[in-house]
This record gives sequence, C-alpha cells and structure tokens, in this order.
Amino acid sequence: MLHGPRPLPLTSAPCERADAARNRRRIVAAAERLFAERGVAAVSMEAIAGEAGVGKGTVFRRFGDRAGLVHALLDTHEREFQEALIRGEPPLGPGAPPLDRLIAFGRGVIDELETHGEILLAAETSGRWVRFDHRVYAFYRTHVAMLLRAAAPGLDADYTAEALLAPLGAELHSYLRQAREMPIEQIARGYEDLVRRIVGAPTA
Amino acid sequence: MLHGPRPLPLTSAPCERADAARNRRRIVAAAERLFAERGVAAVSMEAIAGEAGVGKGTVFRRFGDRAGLVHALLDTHEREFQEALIRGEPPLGPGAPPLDRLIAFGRGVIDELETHGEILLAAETSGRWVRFDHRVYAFYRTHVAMLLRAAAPGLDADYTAEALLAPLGAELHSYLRQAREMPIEQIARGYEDLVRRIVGAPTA
DNA sequence: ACGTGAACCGGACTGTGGTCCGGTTGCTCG
DNA sequence: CGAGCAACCGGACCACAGTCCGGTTCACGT
Repeated sequence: MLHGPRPLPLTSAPCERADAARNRRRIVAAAERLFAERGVAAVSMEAIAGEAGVGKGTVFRRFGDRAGLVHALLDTHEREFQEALIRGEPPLGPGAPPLDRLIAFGRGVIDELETHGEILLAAETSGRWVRFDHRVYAFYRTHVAMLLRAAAPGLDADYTAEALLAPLGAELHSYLRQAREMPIEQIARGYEDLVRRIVGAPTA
Repeated sequence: MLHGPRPLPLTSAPCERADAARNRRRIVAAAERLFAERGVAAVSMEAIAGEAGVGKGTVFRRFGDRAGLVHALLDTHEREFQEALIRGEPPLGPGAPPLDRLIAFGRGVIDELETHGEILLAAETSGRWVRFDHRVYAFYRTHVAMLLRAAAPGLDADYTAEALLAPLGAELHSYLRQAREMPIEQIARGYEDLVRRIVGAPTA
C-alpha cells in the first residue's frame, strides 16, 4: 500500500506522534464537513487535504486510500449499531430468539443504509473486494453466522451468512430505492420473509 | 455520456458506417486478445486503443466507458447461457419444475462466474449501480422472478429475485473463492439449499 | 538543554479513465 | 458524378487516485 511501518491506526494508536494525531483529526473533520456539504461522490481527496490544511500525501498515508478514509468515518457511525448488536436491548441485542435477532439485524442494516447510504456506497466502491475484508463486514458476517447456527442447526452457516449479507449491500439498496423506487417497507418485509423462510419459520 | 446521437449499438446497428463497424470489430478483437494475454485488470483503455490501431476517443465513443466495453465482450459469452435459459433443455430451459430450474440457474451462473470471473468482476466494478441496469442483469432478474412466482405464489417475487441474485455477484464469488478459499461445491450446495428453503421445499 | 534518528510532512509526479473539438470520411441525394 | 453534411476519427486535454522522496519535526535519552 504505502511505505512505512505504521499499521494505519483507525481511531487512536498507542504511540502516535502529536502532529500525526492532530492531522488525522483535521482530515476526518474536513472530510465530514465536505461530504455533508457537497455529497460524498463530489469530493476529491485533494479537496479534503486542502480543507484540512494538509498535503495530499498525508491523507493517503493515514488512510491508505479513498475507501480507507470513508471506512474510518463509517466506523464512528457504525460503532453504535455494533454496540447495540452485542450489548443492546432485545431483539437487536442478546436475549431474544435468534430468528428475531436476525430480523432485527436486517431491519437495522436497512435503516443504516437509508441513513448513511451515500457513505456506505462510497465505502464499497473500490475494486478488488476490499469491502469484504473490512472490520464492519467481518463483524456482521460473524454475527449472522452465529445467529444462523443457533436458529437453524442443519444449515451451512458460513455460506448462508454471506448470502444473507449480500442483499444488504449498499449498491443494491441504492439501486432499489432510487432507480426502482421500491418502498423501504417492501424491502424490509421482503428481507424478513427471506430470513423466516431460510430459518424454516412460518411466514408471519 | 458522450456527444452524438448514436445509441451505442452493442452488436450491430441498423445504419452504421463501414469504418465505424470495422473499428468496433478491431476494438473488440484487441480487447479480447489483451485481456486473455495480460488479465483484464492489467489492461488500460489506451492499450486497447493502441492494439486496435485506433484513437482512445473512438473506443470511448463506441462503448461509453470501460464497463461498457467489458459488457460488450460479456454479451457474446453470455448469450449462449441466456439462450439455454429460454430454449434449452430442462432443467435449465423450460419443461422442468420451477424449483429445479431455479437451482439449475444458480448452478449455471456459478459456473459462469468460475469461467469468466475476471471479466464479470470488471463488468460490475464501475460505481453508481451501472451493473443493475444492464441487459444481462435485467434478464436474470426477470427470469428468476418468473420462476419464483411459479414456485412460491405467496412470495414477493420482485424483491426476492434481487435477493437471490445478490449472492451471485462476481465480487462476492471472487472473494469467497480466492480470499476465503471456499470450495465451489460448498457454494453450489449452499445456494441450492438457499433456494429450496426460500421456495419452501424440503432440503434435498 | 541538546543531539539523534525515526516518523512524519507536503507537493511534485505518474498513470488512467473519460471528454472535447478541429479535421476527415463515407454515405446520400440531386 | 459531385457536392454537402452528418457521423466519425484521433489525439490533446482534464481531473483525480495514488506514489515517492527530500526536507522537517517531534519524542526520547543523556
């Protein structure tokens, strides 16, 4: 990717020089501002660097590439949702039956897509299946696979988790919502039905 | 996209000037050659133009963008498969029960992904859900929706078709096969099971 | 306080996808 | 057969993602 032994700290590194930390904060703030102002797709990396008062090289060393920067922003927003999955109230968090948690998860991601769709779309647009290797996706995969194992023991949870995550991709969602003008409730109901059928529960 | 009233003829236009047709053939041939020789990702549009003995502008006017060119190549390969879906032997073609046809379709696409994976991957890598608007995808969608309506009347076939197509994306396939080293048989079995469960048939 | 070197910085540089427009070519119709 | 014009051609051009490297700055040990 880039030169240098820095392991690309996403939030805060154990030993990060003060100027580096300051610049990272500046870059994140600038990106957030410009994205909100002009739309994610219309902001170039150079513009972010300029807004942050920093050289382009600094942005790329910090975040690797465009997708990396976008993922860093995403992490902040997504962390709350992940927290809710692990420690939140049922049905999203533990305590509810696996089927209910799966459905709540799907609904949660769909809402997330609706809210941060533009950023999520930018995050997965960067060839070479980078997105599948990312923390957020890995977390979702593990979560869904776990719930599937509990809800439908006979199933190949590894593959099915991927298959259940695929329809929740930002690109498809954006397409269904904008180009096909599909109501969000249809998507949510469709996904819920999908999960019910896969797990083997009667359609609501 | 580009200037000019030409409606981007993908194979042969009603009224296309002789030189234009000749150039398109040259470009397609050059692309095919270079893709096979160096790998799709490693060939630039300029290289294709050069190999074809043509200016870069000509390539872009003909095919719109990189994805357009790749799709044009794809169309040739994919047409045979589409033909088999419409008029081929069961279980892929008509005559077999919808469930069997859905399973055969999935297996067919997976094989297609295995064979032309590189090209299919390049075809869907080009932001702004261009891929979902393309002929091949539209055809698959219609096909799957039709089979779903026949196999499971209560279902929201429109949404479910999208959800069943999503796990067959080239990016996911490439990731599962290369990064996760998942055997193709596991994918095929997993998908078959998915379809059975969604349609409501007993697991084989 | 100060020397040292690793980490960091910035902006010039490269390669590529995509656009533009002045000049050219091949159809069509008189 | 010739003229006219729309369609077409090519390569210069632009914007942007991502790289590189010489100069700078911070942290730490003395």
